[in-house]
Amino acid sequence: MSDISKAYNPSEVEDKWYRTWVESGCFKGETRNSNAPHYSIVIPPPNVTGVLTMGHVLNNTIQDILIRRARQEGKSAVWIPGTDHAGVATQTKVDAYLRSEGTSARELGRDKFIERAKAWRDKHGGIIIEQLKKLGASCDWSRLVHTLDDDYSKAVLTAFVELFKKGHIYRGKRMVNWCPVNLTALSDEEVLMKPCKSKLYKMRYEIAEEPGRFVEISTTRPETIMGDTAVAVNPDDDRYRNLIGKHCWRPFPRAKIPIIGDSYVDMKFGTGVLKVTPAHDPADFEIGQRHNLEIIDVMNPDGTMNELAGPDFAGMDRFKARDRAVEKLRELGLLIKEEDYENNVGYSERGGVPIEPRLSDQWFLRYPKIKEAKDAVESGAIKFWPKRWEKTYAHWLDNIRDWCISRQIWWGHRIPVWYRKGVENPDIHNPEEVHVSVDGPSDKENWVQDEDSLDTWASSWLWPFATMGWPDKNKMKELGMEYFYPTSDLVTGPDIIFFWVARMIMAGLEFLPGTMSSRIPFKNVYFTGIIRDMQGRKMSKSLGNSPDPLEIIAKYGSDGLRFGVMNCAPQGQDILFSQERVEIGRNFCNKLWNACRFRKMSGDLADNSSIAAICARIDTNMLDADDHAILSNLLASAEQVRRDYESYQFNSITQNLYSFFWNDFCGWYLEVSKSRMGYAKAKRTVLAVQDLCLRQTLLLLHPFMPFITEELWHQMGYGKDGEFIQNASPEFADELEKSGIAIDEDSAASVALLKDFVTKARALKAQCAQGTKRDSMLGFIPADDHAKMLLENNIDKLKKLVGAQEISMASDSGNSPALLSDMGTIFINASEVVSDGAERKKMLKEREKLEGFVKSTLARLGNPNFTAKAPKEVVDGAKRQLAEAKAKIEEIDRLLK
RNA sequence: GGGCGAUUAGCUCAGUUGGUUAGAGCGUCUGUCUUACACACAGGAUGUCGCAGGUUCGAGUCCUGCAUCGCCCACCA
Repeated sequence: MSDISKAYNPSEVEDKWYRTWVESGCFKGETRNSNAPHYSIVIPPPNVTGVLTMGHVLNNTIQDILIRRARQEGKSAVWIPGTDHAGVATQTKVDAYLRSEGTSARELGRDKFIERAKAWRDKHGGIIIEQLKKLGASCDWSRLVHTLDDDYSKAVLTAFVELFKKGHIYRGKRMVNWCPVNLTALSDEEVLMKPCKSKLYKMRYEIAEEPGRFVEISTTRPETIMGDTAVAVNPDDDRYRNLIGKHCWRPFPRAKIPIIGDSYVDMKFGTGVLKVTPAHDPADFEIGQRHNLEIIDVMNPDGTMNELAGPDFAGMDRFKARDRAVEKLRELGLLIKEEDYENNVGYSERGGVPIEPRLSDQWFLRYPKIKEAKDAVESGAIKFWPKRWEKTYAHWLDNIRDWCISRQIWWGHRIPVWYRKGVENPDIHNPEEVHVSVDGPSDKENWVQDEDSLDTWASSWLWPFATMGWPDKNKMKELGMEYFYPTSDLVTGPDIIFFWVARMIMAGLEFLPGTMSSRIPFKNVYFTGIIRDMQGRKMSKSLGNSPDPLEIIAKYGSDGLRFGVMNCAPQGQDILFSQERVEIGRNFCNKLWNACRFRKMSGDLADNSSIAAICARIDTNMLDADDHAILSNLLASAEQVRRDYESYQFNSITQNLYSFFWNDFCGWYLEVSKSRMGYAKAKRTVLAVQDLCLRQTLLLLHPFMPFITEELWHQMGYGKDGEFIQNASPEFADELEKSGIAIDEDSAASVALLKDFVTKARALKAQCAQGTKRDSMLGFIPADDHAKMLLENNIDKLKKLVGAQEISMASDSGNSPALLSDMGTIFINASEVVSDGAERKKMLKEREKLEGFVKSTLARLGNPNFTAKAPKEVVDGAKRQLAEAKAKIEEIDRLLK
């Protein structure tokens, strides 16, 4: 017998097995065996320079569980890993780094910048990949993809060119969300609406045609007054209709601006008069278009005011300018009042400052396949788990607007468009003037490439197929795209349902050939919850409530972390996480470890190489009720696990297996084994049943706790060297049947009675201050013949479990302290026993409960509607339970008298 | 302003298509190093199932309304 330590030590086991797995190549997706069913997942690519968070732990543990289960089921499975370049986020980090080096992106120029950025990425990037390995993620690392890889970049540019040729991509001057920090346009999805405490200023503009008459206007943005080119009222508004066509004075720079009528203006809001600033508000821009208004942009890209704002403001930050504008209004006597006001302000997701609506030349995508994308989910070709996200998805598609895909940054895929040198206002549809292709024009010296790069999401939306070689036919074949696409399951957070999930669906439908079911990128999408702290707050660096998963792994082991997280992660609900949850997982590992240790100490391991080999050691004549019960529970657990996988109920799986193993197997079966193993004839069978239970438990737990299960799998002789538990099937019902082992459910059911007997006997002992006594003298008055027989057949086990020297059959308990069990009355048969009457109190309490039950059951049975309408089983059940309760009351009364 | 989710023991949550007397883990209290495990074992205490109606023989479970908390979407200055 090998030395096996008393407590499980995860760190050495985990590192050893991860190394062995990778060396063996067992995570590699098999592309040759086309007969086996295929299963695939693509990882949601983390930022290449990011580090592992609890969110990643949840997300990737689920993926690992799914892929390992698929391997166990004999599928040819692949999990494709990778990272993305996270355009704006990384550019910001590199900019900061360059500043610390005393230089800047601008100073270096584009090419040098890219060079430095790549070097920086290679130095600081990829940490997260190593961390995923610590977690046990069984990705096919030979397929690691990065969105800026040459092949992937080619896919991104190909997609752009195709969409351009189809007319889905256009360039135009539009109002976009501008981030004054990162100096780039953003998509609508990258703008976060935040409720803000701001001020609503009421001011007045004088009517030019009627000096001394004013209109009152409310605004939250006085700093844009300089860009006002009109004042608008609703044409149906009786108060102001007569002003339309006249003018008023814009206070600074002082200018006459028209008063126009536009039905956009809400008569009920504020004063019903709107100042129109076409250059700085999307709605105002629309009004400006309708009325042909002048557009005056008074801001610089960085959010400072420009010369057009006037000498008082030029160069001033927009928020300073706001204060200054208010001051000026006050000086001019035009400010009526200022009041506190709460409104929603759009913030830049990355920059963390309010975005500025800004008119600029950008590239836009008219989303392709919108309707089909909606159909794909509505028809069930793609299933969402939980289903409720389907509504959110459909709503987004119904209200979709063109996607601004250009970014004014260098870190990303440069837009593959070239303009002929010397041509002013080149015509985008004239190939003589504008060139659009993946490789660019052959005479590059005569052209200038567009400076913008693509939104990161405009590269990652191709992820499911660009990671499989698309559009290169040879690569696609080599990587087995015909087998692995569409992918099976996508696991991600609902926060990127629009950013990523919806767009991937559209991309798959747009770029791949065939029927809908062959073009969709995945068949199921599992949306995880968000990991929060115990107060329900999001994990964040600034709150300091974000534990480092690596520290947790070092302390408790990866298996413990995985189990702890999955155990409290109901489908699609947010998760309140604390380290105590990981302790449960760690403790469970220890329980597993010690159960196997106990098995080894109980006797030499026999042939454990297969279910058949184990079953061959079982003498069916030696199987008793406990064997039938544990095997029955094992089968039921395995079946429940199978069903839970189908509906993605992971926490149900952990709870089920935890309860089976801890309570049924360790808490009961191993305990009864201790007495049965004293008999040579039974021992061989009991050990075989233990081996079978341990084997199947390890298999069922493996996807959740890959390391310890692999270790024990080999220690216990279930698997040969070079073979892995991930490739062994968890099915065993058929094999059991083939080996001639049939479960007797009636016999199994009687174990519940034995358990109740033990619990009650222990309680009685505890109440009589004999809790720790191992040789109590007990008496037993069986409730019926079945109970009598059960006691006789299991007497040795019961004595050991209860801690009794004797349990003697009796017909009367006299005045001894007694308790009622489901099998009959148990009493302590010793005159010197001192009882404080606790057992009498317990019985009185029991009696009260029973009385209540009898009363309500009598009432139910007395109700003709109940007996007539309720199913027969329910009525019969009620009658039977009534009789049992009455009998118990009778016995209690007898004992208490 | 629309939509979605949550509300069950001190804490975190289970509770399948409505069917006996509502469960688990953690925590807590008492006892135990009982020859696998103190990361353990045995025993105990703890609930107006958010509120109000309704459907039903029967509701934690289905329906309606309300409340509180949270999330998503939305161009009202």
